[in-house]
Amino acid sequence: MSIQVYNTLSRQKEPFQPLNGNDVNMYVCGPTVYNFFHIGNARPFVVFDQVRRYLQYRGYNVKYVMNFTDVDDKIIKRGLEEGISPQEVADKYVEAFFTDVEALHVTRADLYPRVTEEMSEIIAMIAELIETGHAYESGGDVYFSEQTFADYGKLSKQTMENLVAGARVDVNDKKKAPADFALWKAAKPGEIAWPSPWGEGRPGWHIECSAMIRKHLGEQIDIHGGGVDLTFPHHENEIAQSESCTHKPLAKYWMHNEFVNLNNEKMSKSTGNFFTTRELLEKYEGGVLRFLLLSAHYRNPVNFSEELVENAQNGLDRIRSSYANLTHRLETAVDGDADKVDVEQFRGQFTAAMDDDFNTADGITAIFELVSDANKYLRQETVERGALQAYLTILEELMGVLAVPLAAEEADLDAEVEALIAERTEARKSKNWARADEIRDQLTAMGIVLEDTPQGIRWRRK
RNA sequence: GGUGGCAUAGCCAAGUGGUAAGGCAAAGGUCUGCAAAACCUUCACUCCCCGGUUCAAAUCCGGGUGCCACCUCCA
Repeated sequence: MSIQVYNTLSRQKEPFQPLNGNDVNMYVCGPTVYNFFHIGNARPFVVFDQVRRYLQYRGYNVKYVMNFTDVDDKIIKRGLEEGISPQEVADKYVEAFFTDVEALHVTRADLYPRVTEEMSEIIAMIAELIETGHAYESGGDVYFSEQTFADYGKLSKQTMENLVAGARVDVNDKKKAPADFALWKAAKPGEIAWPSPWGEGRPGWHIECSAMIRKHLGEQIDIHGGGVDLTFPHHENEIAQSESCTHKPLAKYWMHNEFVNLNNEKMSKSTGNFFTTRELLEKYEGGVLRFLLLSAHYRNPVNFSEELVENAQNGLDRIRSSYANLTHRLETAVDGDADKVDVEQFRGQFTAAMDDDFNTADGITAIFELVSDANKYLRQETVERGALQAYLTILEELMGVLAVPLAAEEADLDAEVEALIAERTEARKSKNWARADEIRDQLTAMGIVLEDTPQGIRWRRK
């Protein structure tokens, strides 16, 4: 059974079959770098990182490209507010992006092309669209003529009549038809601009992705990802631009993640209804946030709350605690083989879940069941090294696929803590329970949790 | 108005025809000097409502209701 992928284009799950053997080309719409991103913005970064990782785990060679939109109205505005250039704004938030995304254990894409570095390709593509009659110049702007692309609406299932009936299409007398969209925008006085055959200006929002994909991944790619809100108009327009040039389907599989909501409404910077990833990272570990995002299927909304994070934290602690217990028991385990435990079933369960449109929620269930099994094994007085090792290996493997660390980041025990633990051990030997409890309380206050096990004392940070 | 999505226990969340996974929380028990961790037990005769199809439906069909999103920048 192959991997099944839900394709927005067909609105159903399809068997995953890359265009070229084992090679997978993947493009995901990246951020406009004018601000710190919020936890909702983070979802596609994590989700598609996960898709990439899983495909790699299943043996595919994945080339992953994500763009940075580093010039647009919001960046220009931000630059004016802060008294710095648009490029400085972009550089600042690109750096912030990498910092935050790394904390969520997202590995870098193979390439992060930026609009300002792809200008000649963008201009060439616009010129091509004009030559082939799909676009026209109008007062320094260039527009794509929607009616020249017969398949327009195939991704979002929108018809032009419906869009016009919605009466929310941009009114602009430079356009010939309401649904036409900008490929190139003439510069306003003093604005950052690039020279072009149509005068000074900058690209429209949609063309960058078409041009970048073509340049870095080719005329056809396997997976194109992004948030649901990009389905229309952004991805629809990308299709129109690219396919008008190449006459080939731009992407085989279109994948869209649902939102992270707050108070049941979409996180939105304009209404203040959001938490930045950065501020959450001050309170919570990145691994916990990642685990939380992976706890739901990517096509279902997540309603963010503190309670949800605690829930994720507690669940993850269960897995980590089991891992720590397995490791701890290694020291006193006897020699023995791994055949006593059947660990394969969990790999199978995990893989089956993930094969089904990257169902991380069910994948996590497989891990919980593995943990449960391991904990039962751990109940025995005598455990065998091989069995422990088998559990540890599979746990590391599966959590490794999800890229959620099995240990919280911990500093080394300092001398003071070590001395206290030693003193408590002595107190316990002499049955001085009062002193022992006193020390434990003291350590608890320092954020250290002690566990007395038959195999010795274990500690961890709360 | 058009287009999509969602509605499963206190919370989170799978399951899309075969008689409700898993996690968190809670309660009781075992273990422990006491704890912690772990284990055992309990925790949805029922899946928004009303019809229908079927031997069989949370799952399919029809009709409602509620919530969310997109159609404007947006992950």
